[in-house]
Amino acid sequence: MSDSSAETSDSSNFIRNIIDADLASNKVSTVVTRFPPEPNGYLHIGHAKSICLNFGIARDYNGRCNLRFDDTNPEKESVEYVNSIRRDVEWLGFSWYSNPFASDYFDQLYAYAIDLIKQGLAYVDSQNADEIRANRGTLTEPGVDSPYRDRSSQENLQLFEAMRNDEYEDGEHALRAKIDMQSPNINMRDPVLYRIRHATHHNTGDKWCIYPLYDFTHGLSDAIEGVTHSLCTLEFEDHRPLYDWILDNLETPSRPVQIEFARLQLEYTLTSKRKLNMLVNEGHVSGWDDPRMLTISGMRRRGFTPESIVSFCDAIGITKKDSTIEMGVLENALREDLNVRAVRRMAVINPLKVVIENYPADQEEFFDGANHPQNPDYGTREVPFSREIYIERDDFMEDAPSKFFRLSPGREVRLRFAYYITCKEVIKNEAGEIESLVCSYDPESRGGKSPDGRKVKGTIHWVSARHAVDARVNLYDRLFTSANPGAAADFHQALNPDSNILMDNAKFEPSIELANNPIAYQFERLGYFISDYDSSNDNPVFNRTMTLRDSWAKIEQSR
RNA sequence: UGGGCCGUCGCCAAGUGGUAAGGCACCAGGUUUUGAUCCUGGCAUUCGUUGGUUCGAAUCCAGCCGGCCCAGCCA
Repeated sequence: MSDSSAETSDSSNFIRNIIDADLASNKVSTVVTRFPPEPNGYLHIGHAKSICLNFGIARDYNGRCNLRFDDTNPEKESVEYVNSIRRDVEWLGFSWYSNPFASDYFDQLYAYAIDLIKQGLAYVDSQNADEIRANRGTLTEPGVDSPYRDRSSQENLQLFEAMRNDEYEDGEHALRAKIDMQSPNINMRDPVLYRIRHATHHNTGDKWCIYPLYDFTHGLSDAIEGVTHSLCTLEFEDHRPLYDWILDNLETPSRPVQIEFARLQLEYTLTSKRKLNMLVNEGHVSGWDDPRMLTISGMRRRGFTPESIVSFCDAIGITKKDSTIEMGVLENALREDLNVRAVRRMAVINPLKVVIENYPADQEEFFDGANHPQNPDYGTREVPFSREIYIERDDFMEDAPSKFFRLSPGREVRLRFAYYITCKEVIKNEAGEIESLVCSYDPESRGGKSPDGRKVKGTIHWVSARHAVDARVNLYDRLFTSANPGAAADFHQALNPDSNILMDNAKFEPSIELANNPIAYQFERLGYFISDYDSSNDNPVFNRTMTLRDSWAKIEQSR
């Protein structure tokens, strides 16, 4: 069970280089990081990158990493999200040093705000939101000072206290930092620190009617927790001067540093929370944990292992460069992990009946099938065989090219673990569709070898009809047909209509465990599969996690 | 066009003045009772570009070109 593949993140990156230097110069002694999601949605593959970075650094440097909920906007947040985020982080295999809410610091944050006011570095602005926006200027034009900018500390203190004491309506006043309305960096043009918001907070209830904003809260929360390296995505680069301004002007327990890295972009997927929401709300997927969604919960249901996700994150690296990762990297990480752990079974997803004419009707026998071809520790299971079997429709072709190593009229193939069979006759219905096959078998070839040493190129999988278990199988493919659905004017155009195909007539060999459980199976020659949450012995439902690599399909395509 | 950031193989990515790691993908072989896995070999005379500094530059300097981000009382 233990992970044999060394997950030593020996891959260096610019953030680890900075940490190495900080350690070498004794600037820091213990590395402290944090993963700070806002509990306003489900975690996705992009968050996994940040989780692996932050928790991975803490692990490798014998430091600490907190899971901190950045919950300063009560209207968007809920305990449902808090719980799902905790679950996902744990499922990925990480444990936090502590798990605070930014809202735990509201009292301290309020005190810091008062400190700023006393220093004359913050003021209560009584302009409304539209006026503030109008006076902020543009990217190329400076802003103009608020008429309330020069209120006395005394007046600001009174006003701010009154804001806190529920004496005003939402939007009537706001606390702003007094920095520079002419700054070329718009974030420094007197950013709003606190707004009045009469909303119930998932953690603090109705205790507060004013809430601090991200820029004021984040650095201070980092400082309170002793975070040494505050790692965030590139779009916050412009906020760093403000992050520093807050910490430079306040006496805090520690002095963290913000470092930015590039957000994950993956081909064929969407990671914008807003668009993910649309997929769910418009019914294009069954929910946040739909197996086609690259949410952590969706990937879990799809059959991804946490190890494969961590290994993917290791593979893509950390830089400041905007880049888009090819799907193949994720697929490879998944296959690599599943290949070593998946239990092999035979299942037929699109069945074609084969009658073996020279095999006695009342006879049955059992073969020992290896549960893993490379790992004998996985043992074997008994695979029943009888006169009538199912094979995959794709494994038969009436007019087959010479390179087709499977079954066709007059040709011989090996049934995995069992016998060589030769196709004698094709039975069709009135419509000319192939209904079944009549084959003969070579009793001498039992076990899959013949005494005369003749070679058969193809080996196909099969399931004994008499012993087969009926099941349903969900085939999944990428949700979008375009590599960059987010760039399209309307991502709906790029939706893949065939992203989920239900095969409701699958035949399983009897040794497959049907109820919902975490066993990863490889159905030989088909791919990796896992039982769905809804699966039961009475109503088995499996999800295809990933196909096997298929070089035959590639050859066929190029023809 | 104000400010910030980025540009090394098809996609990622090491490299921090001493002569281009690695992964994915791809190509060619070998093993194979999964056209899977596994194994072997191939795949950047060149680091956006042009100049400069230097015995020596992907690494330092300057210009140019291309891309991304910022005008929420969101995070």
